[in-house]
Amino acid sequence: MSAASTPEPSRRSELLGIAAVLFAERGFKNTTVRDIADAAGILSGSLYHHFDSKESMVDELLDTFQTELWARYDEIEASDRTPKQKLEAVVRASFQAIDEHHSEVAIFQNDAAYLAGFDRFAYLGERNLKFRELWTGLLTAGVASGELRAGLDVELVYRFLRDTVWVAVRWYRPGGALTPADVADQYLTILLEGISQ
Amino acid sequence: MSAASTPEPSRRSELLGIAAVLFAERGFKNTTVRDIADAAGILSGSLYHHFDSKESMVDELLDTFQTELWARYDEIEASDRTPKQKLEAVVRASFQAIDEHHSEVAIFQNDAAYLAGFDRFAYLGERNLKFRELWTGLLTAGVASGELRAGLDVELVYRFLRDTVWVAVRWYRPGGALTPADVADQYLTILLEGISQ
DNA sequence: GTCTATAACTCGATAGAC
DNA sequence: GTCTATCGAGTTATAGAC
Repeated sequence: MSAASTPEPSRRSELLGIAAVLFAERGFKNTTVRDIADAAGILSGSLYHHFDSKESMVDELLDTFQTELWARYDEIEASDRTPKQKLEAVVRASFQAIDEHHSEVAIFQNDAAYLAGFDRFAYLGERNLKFRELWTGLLTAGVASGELRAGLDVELVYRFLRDTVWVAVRWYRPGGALTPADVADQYLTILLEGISQ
Repeated sequence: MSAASTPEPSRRSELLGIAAVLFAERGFKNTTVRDIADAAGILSGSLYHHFDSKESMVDELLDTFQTELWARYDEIEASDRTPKQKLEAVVRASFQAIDEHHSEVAIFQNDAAYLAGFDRFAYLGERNLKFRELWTGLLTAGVASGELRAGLDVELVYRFLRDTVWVAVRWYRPGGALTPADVADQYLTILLEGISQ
């Protein structure tokens, strides 16, 4: 049912998945190539048949994830929705990403600041900037359209939004009682309506 | 004006402060004892005249900070306020802590999960549990008293609250344009009233 | 209180056999 | 595709001189 076309799909991506889980659990720096090899049942030297370096593993993980995520964001931004509806859609897409790419989001959340210091991961900084423009643009448009409260400190709300969405990766567990749609619903209710009676 | 009583107060706490900044900026694992010594203008071996190990440095930083923070929390909890007022006070005290102990909060936010795996840092897990009880207790009481919206998923709101407050350490800069009281005001408005028009 | 010198160890990565 | 064997760099920590 699978394969038949691509040359070496299985083993490589399998190893990458193992590395992703370990990076997410312990952090990039706290995970050794020997840890990864042990978890895969091979020796550390054998990893270098598949990958150039430990850095290139995390690079591939983050780059693939971010490209896919931004395909969704771009689609939402270009869609025929009001600013507030777009905001809701972006929040939902983000929680969906936490569900589908849990390890990658965790790595991004925990290690991106450290990795962004290297030339190789400069794209992380660029994506962050694009992300900021997307959210602040939607918030500003929402205030202008009258959907969101006037006088909002857009910059501050953006930071709360961004952090609250992504930090959920620390407690959310895929396959648990809550679906990403559940979490997004609850979160949007709090954000939009508040918790006061 | 200082000293006169304690035996060796100055140099030791100075070194600890330097270590705190580096741990906060780069992470515990990414900071070497040589980095700390360099920043202090001495050689790495000399650090061991003041501290047993690198671990004992971060231990002292986190323990001192948490003890002080919980003194404030306990005071608020025991005070004569309504649940909602206590919730607001705890949020304000937390942003105050981000302002006054920025490095310690950043270390706690970034490295606590990793450190908690060692016996030595078991108290981190205990504090987390106590923290959860404090917040969920206040939320439950607030719903019961009618100050907070009925039907709140207390467990979920707790997680959002906890994470959103502490993750602010990633962008908040002490001495900047926003005081911790400003941030707390804005945050509580969003949390309690929402951003919808 | 700091420096010199170094032990003991772990890490990422490589070369070549199988 | 994996293993054997190992290099070289970097890490925490120590012992003793100054």
